[in-house]
Amino acid sequence: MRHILSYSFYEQSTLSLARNLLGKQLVHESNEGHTIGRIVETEAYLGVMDQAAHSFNGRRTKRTEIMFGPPGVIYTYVMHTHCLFNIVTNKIDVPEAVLIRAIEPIEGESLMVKRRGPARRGVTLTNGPGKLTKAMGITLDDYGHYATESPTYIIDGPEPSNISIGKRVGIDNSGEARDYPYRFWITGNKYVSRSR
DNA sequence: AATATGATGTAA
DNA sequence: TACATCATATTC
Repeated sequence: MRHILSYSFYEQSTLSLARNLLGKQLVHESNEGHTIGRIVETEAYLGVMDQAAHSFNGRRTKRTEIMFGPPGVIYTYVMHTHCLFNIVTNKIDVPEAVLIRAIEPIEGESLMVKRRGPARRGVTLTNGPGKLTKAMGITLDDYGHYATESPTYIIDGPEPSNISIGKRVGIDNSGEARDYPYRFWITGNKYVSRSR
């Protein structure tokens, strides 16, 4: 219980890690208090081969260079004014990552409501990649930190009963990659984000 | 220095 | 279905 996943957990292939992250719990500590959310939806981004990935074709910029670094490091970036949370995977020089798309609140739900605003109780509190970062208090400040230590880390959790697999969301401009089945979610979980 | 563009959220 | 809104990346 509350066992922090070790560095070696992140050294597996990106597709299996995306699958194995389901059911694990994301923890964030801040001076406002701590929040915990169960990961219920993820997407894999396979670097060089994947047109939808920021690192497609080896593209390396100040933002994406972190994907080329060691696994287990947090990659946050801003999209349409929302912060999105990823974890670098595989090994050094393989620029792949897993996007966390949805969580189910486990602890600190009142703090999540406070951060999201009073009108956001219920599933809409954390059922999307931009929503969960706001609820958890995750920002660009987390960029480059290891997910194996405070203030933002991932702990073990109960195995999910059933897993579903499908196409990723919001990448219609990514050619062939649009239809790759790289999205994973816990079957039937009500916090899974809607498809676009 | 200027502009184009989203791995989205929300309201209508 | 439309649009708000901003950090990055790319272009000028």
